[in-house]
Amino acid sequence: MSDAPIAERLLAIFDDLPPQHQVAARWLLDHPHDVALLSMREQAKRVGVPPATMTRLAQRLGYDGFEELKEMYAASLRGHAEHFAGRTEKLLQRRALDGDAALTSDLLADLSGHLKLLSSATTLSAIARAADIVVERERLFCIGARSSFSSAHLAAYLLSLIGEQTVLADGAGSIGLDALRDIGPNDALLAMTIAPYTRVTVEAVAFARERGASIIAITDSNVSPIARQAKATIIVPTSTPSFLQTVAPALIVIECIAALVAARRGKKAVSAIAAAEDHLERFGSYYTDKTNKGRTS
Amino acid sequence: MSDAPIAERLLAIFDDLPPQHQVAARWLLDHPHDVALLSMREQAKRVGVPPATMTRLAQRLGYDGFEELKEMYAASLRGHAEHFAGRTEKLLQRRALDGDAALTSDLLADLSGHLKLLSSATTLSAIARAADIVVERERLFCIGARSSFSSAHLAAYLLSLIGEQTVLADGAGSIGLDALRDIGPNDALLAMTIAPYTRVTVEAVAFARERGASIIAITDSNVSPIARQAKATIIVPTSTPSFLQTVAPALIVIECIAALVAARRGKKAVSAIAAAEDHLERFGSYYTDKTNKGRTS
DNA sequence: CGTGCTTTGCAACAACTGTTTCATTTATGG
DNA sequence: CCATAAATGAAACAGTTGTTGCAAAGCACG
Repeated sequence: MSDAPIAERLLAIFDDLPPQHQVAARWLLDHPHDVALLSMREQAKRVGVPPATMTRLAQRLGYDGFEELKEMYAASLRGHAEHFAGRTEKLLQRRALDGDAALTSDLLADLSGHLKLLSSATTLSAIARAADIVVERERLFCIGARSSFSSAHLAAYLLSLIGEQTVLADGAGSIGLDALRDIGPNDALLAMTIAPYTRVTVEAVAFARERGASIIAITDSNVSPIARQAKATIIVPTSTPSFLQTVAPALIVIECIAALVAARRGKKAVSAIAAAEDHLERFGSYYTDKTNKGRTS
Repeated sequence: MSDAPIAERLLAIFDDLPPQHQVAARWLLDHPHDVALLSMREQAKRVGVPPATMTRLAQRLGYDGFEELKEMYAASLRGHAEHFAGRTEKLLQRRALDGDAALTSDLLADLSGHLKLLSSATTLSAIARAADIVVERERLFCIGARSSFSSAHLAAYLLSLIGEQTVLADGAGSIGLDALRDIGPNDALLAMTIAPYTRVTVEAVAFARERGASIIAITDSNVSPIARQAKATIIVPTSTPSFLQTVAPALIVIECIAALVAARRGKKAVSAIAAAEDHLERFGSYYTDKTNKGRTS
């Protein structure tokens, strides 16, 4: 790629660049495909710097202006495109890859299929129903064990970030399900488990149901022990070409629910996030150098 | 490629096109790479037709104007081919859905694009390198905070499941980074953080590096504070149509690494899992009824 | 605490973008 | 051969492009 040298040079001098130029440089590094395809102003807008900064960065790199730099990226894109001219080549290429890359891209292909499943009408509406429940109820308890714990944790984190009252029921310190002690009809329980189903999760669901709480179940089958207990059941695929199962679809469902809840809360969610970030900043949780102020993309 | 359908259609109606339009169409067919990279006027000049002809040809193809056609070619250049392939369909479909389902399927579409990015050659090889490191080193420490914690947790869980020596460095009980106290050259640290970067994670990486440990970084940019510290750096996309970021790609990378490590360990990994499951069964961790014996998918 | 230098954002710039209108030419069918 | 429609090219259009001049702010150094 002919933009590779540019990227390298950019990386080399990156630390010596003034802050705004670093922000711009970061865009070039992170979105090489877009440089030639978007107008400079458009890119400037996306990064959050004035157009002039783009031109200046290009000039600093020794080019006449941003247009010349764009030309370079265009050339590299052309080369790249020719290289990838045919899809068939790519497939052949894959077979030729060593086992590692083959396994990995098989796994990714599988997941891509799973994503399609998630966008089926039944799943979409189940997700929407789950979001409804979260919005309606006062508190949300989240539970998930073993591989499902990561999803449960993310659910608790994201939803509390956008201002929901959430409680993560993990077993830290062996307190087990004590967190659920005062769960009631005004609360909801988001439970996630896939085969082989974890006992505590199943029991937590049963318990929460007795108490009149609304259940949101994320699981792998309609006959999963928690599926029929729930007010909203979301079935996620878990198969992979490896003998390990995947929880990625489940995690994605969590993110979808969070996005929906955020959308419904609207400004309230935005200000909750802002407050959370202020809080974190005050305690110096974030790493800062003059470089990375904003979020790219 | 998303310009393929255009090319096909162009070819089909070519003979019925008026002479000047044929000339223009020939350009599109012969120089698909340039369509998105050159201005329409420039292309018109090269072909020898007035600019208007270009616009008119595009309109004849059903597009609003040449700009829209350019957009299609741009998408195909980016490699997001699939993503834009059924863009119009998707847009129509989306309009028909209520707001909830629309947002959700947008999110899923975005993720689908991210998956493609993950299967790029550079990412694949970075993942393979990461797996190498895990296999080579004696112990693997995992760290990730906030939204990245779920990925770190899953990494620690999966890899210990298949028999790797793993330590999850979370801050439970405020012990902070004590877990890293005795990290050394024979160990590896898998660290994950996305903007805004969490201070402890960045510091943990710096510390581990001083101690001579190998770093595997999963982050969102080449200029992330941990990217250049690492022996293997995997860049994951995090953007979504919502204002929340996604960690799904990162989680998927984790699963890929785990799958690769499992593959390399071979039988050893399988027996490790079997042992772990026996262990769990003995302690009654799993829920059982006559219904659910095996794993559904 | 200034001094000189760099960095930054704004506003104005001319050049160029893609589109459209309209008069003219060319082809087509009765 | 004319009448009608289609195709064409020139010119004008508003909008956007990338660039630059300038003033204000920020910074390091003495």
